[in-house]
Amino acid sequence: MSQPDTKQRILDAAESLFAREGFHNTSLRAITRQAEANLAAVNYHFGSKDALVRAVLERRLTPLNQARRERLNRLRETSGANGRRPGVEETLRAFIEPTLDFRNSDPGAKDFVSLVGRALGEPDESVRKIFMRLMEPVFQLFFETLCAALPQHPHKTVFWRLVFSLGSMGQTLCLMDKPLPLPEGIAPIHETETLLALLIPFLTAGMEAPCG
Amino acid sequence: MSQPDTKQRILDAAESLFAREGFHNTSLRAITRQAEANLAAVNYHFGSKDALVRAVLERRLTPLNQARRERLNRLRETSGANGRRPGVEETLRAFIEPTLDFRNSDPGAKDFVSLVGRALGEPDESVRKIFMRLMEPVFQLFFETLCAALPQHPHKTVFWRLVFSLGSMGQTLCLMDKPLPLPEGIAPIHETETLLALLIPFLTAGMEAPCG
DNA sequence: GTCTATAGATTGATAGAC
DNA sequence: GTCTATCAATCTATAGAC
Repeated sequence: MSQPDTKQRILDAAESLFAREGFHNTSLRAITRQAEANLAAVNYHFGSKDALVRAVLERRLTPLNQARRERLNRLRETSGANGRRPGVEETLRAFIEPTLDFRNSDPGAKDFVSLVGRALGEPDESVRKIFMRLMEPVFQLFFETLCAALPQHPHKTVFWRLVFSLGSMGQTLCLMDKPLPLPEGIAPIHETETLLALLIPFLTAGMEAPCG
Repeated sequence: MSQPDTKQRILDAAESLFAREGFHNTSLRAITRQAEANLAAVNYHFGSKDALVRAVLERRLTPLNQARRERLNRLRETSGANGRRPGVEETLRAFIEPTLDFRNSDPGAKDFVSLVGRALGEPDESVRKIFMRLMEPVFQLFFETLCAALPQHPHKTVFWRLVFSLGSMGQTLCLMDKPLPLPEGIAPIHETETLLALLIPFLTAGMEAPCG
């Protein structure tokens, strides 16, 4: 490495551009320009654009999902030991709050958060598959914990409400930094903490709603 | 018109391809191939690709939002006349159910529904602006009706819960036709009616949740 | 209105010098 | 590891014949 870590600079640049412009609308030239690296460096370090997308997602999602799994497992253990059930709100927090810790620990992670918001609805199948494969284990654990927290709800109901919740989170996180047509008297929110503080009661009530 | 309406065939093809592949990942060549029209026909009939995107969105969104506005206005009038407030659930229904009537009346509208799901988080600013401009009046009316239905909630809370709700709807509608990693024992849902029947109690409870 | 042909720009990827 | 130079494919858009 003659330069201070070209590979990292490319990952950072790709992350911020993918978040702002989308995967397909970001060219390798735009990435290497922002990273102050040579165009050929992407293919040297990653092999292809698809592999770069995968690397960008994996770099952050692997440790983030590890933190989520640990919190969910800890919650399940302490709940089981006490003979009580995990609560819906603490389960949601176990999934959502690691996003904040992680975001506050690394300045670049902010871009990543809005990037992930879009990955769920991503039209490109290969990108969505990379994302799904990385999310599946924690998603499964999240689902099981919610089922335990809501023993009176059919699993089918819990599952779809979980999908609705992920949809809310995703769109919200990816909408945060975009201009919204705010009604008069409504101030924009830029801090993820504030927004998630509003989101959690909303999702908790939705998850706990009686089944029709 | 020598052919049975080339312009319509292009709109239909663009709609279905935009929905499946995204705006940027769909080329004019792919559209004209599926529409069995000539490549140059797009620029002849619409002027540019951006104008085609606009036309695809406007064709369906204008009558759909008109139907939503009528239902919301009718709800507000009858509520006001009776001296009672509109309910949260009937307000949500007034926004969501026109999507179904509209979807059932036209086979192609199915594609459109998943297309709209993605438009909210669309990275391309010009596309998102076209969408926002078309949605703003009905969004404003929806917001006001929800504020009337929830007089004890701060407008700020209602606003963000509305954004969360739109996020849920959007992601759900655009995820419907995609393969999901379903846990064991969970069957996929392909009918929009069934999914929205699950969505409405979830959103109603979330909107009505007490403020923390 | 529909077609062919093509301009003009941009894309991801690679070969080969250093 | 980094660079220049370039290939081959793709894209949107347009000019001009019919």
